[in-house]
Amino acid sequence: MRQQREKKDTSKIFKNHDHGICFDDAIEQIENYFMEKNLQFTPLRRKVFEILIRDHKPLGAYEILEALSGEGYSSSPPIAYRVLDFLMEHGFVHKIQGLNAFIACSHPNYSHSPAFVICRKCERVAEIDDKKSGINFQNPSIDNFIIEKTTVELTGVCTKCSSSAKA
Amino acid sequence: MRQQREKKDTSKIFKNHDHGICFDDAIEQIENYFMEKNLQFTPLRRKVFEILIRDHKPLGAYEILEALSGEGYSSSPPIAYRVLDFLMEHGFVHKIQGLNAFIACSHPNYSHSPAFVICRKCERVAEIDDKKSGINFQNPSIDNFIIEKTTVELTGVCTKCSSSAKA
DNA sequence: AATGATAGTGTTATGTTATAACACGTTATG
DNA sequence: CATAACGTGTTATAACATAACACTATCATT
Repeated sequence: MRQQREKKDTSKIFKNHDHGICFDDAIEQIENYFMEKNLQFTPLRRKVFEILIRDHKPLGAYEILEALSGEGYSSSPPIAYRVLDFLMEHGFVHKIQGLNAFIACSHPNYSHSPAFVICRKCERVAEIDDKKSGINFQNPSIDNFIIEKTTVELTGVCTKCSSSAKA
Repeated sequence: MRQQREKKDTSKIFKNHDHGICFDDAIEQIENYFMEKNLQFTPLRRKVFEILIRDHKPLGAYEILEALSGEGYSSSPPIAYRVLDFLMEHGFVHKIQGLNAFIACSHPNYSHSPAFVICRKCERVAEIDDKKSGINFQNPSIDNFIIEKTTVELTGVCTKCSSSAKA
């Protein structure tokens, strides 16, 4: 699992983009956020975020750990989990529950209710905003309940994968 | 975790009901379904479903396993996982990803896109239908993607818990 | 009845994901 | 300089899940 490389695609959800700009923007945003909030963007935290934003796909904690140990960091599980928890708290990383994996946030500035579209074949994941997902929790008809966190994951097959194969 | 017992409640989502009738109905529905589809509703499958519908709350696989071994069944993990997979395939059990737990389906007859409201304090879970959740995947604005499965979990605090305590 | 296919359960072992608990150094603060 | 808070390192273990194979019962076909 998690074996395939990212491919070019013309669909709307898994869109092409200049990943260099994407990467730089993301780093800048997180740096600014940490600065403003007086949080430490330590080398380890930066490295974890870079690994995630670089790959631009969900990575398991142990995959991140492996990448970290390749960079001279400890490969003990808590190292990764602690940083991931921290980055998640601040909205820069999301967990994809259906994959037990973590992904850098694509919309750190808005959308505190991320939704994910997950192709089960190529395992690419796209983060979409509330409107696209057809979800509206803003004026919820769910009474008597305080929603703190939403998990929305749409699993299926992307155009690319459904056109290229049968099963 | 998973320590609290179910309590009475007047909220709309976690509603009171006659659990005896609920239980009997659910068993009857699953029996009918299995009959129609020519599937075996074996003692083990029945027992697993009964455990889940009886508790009416999410149970971890190992909790189910424990209950099974108390009934004379093997307590090897595959015993539970296989039956759970089977019941999930047929829509009588859902997995709550955020809890690594399983729950009997409350709407076996419709709603192939279940959504769950999860109180993080009492760990009660309510299965709601698409309309209540504010979700509409029926005419999805997600182009170029074939949705096969949706995971929607709304975590927060129920009225009961938010009124009874501070944190 | 013998044959072989399928399905259900049991068993052993192992893989994968996640956390608890404690140690140590650095930095910020009184 | 005491001490509190924070970040990282370490060890051990908990919690969740699956692979692979064995055994039995059922059932269709010969």
